[in-house]
Amino acid sequence: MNHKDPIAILRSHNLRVTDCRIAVLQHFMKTDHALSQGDLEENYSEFDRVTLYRTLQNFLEKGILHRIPDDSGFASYGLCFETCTPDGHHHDHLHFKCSDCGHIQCLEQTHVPKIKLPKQFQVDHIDLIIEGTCSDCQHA
Amino acid sequence: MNHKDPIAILRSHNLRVTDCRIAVLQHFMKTDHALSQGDLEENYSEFDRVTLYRTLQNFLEKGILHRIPDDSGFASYGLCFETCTPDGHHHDHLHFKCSDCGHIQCLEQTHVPKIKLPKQFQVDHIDLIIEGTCSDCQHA
DNA sequence: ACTTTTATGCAATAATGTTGCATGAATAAA
DNA sequence: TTTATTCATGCAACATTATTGCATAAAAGT
Ligand SMILES: [Mn+2]
Ligand SMILES: [Mn+2]
Ligand SMILES: [Zn+2]
Ligand SMILES: [Zn+2]
Repeated sequence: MNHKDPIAILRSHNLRVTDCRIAVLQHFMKTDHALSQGDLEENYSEFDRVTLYRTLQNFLEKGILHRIPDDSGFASYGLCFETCTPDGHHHDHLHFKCSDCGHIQCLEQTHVPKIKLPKQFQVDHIDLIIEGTCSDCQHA
Repeated sequence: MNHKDPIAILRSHNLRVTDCRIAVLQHFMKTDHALSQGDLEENYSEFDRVTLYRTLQNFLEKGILHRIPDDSGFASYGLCFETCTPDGHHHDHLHFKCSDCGHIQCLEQTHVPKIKLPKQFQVDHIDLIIEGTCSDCQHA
């Protein structure tokens, strides 16, 4: 997804092309960490809070964004990869959260281990969050 | 922690013994899945919601409970194990979330794999959430 | 250009999280 | 056992975030 044009992405996900959607999508594409609704509100005061909210909801439904689990109570979002469709999200990828700056990033490349669970559990997918210090924060 | 008496647990964590704290702690001990503030409010209308809120905060600080990451935006809590102290939480354990009933449970016994990350990342701890269907929900 | 469908902004409401403060309860001291 | 001190509680108030309805504006289809 990251290599494509925002307009093409919106079209291919059956979403109308609007200023707000283009802006939000571009912002995600040029940012290397997960974004929250608050982040968007700060950067795009020209759009209503509710519009940004609904943009995030739409992107979730269409499989453009995924929600990233977090224990802060603050929802944040990252771009989905090609495997996601409106029918559902299909991720098994890592997230790294820096406990210093709070930034969360998706790590696509790293191998996600298989987990053996007692057989009464039916496993669908795995979310793995690694907490630590990012390179930017290590010498600060 | 699970085998002990609530009053003893409170005392050993330097918390005064009060009705609310006993009730909340007992509720966690007899429940096999994570609880949210809302769960407590439903079950204990005799206590103010602020008191329940502060009880959760106190338990977090003292290392009796830990917050469980989730992408629902709903904070939930589980009992900590012996490794947690007021100085910090020390978990590397799995959580299982049933996408049907929504219940989250801590899995203490299962092995958490080591993850290899690019060296610019400094790893502190790992949170692993497995989503799927629990045994209760598999034949319903 | 016209029609249909959908997105937007604004207002309003709901839900949740958080703090201050007076009172009451729990522990420590006497 | 009484008294003093420390802390928990309830209530009110406020802050923040999430969510919905509806009239208008904009996008896509014809
Ligand atoms: Mn991700
Ligand atoms: Mn847990
Ligand atoms: Zn950082
Ligand atoms: Zn279930």
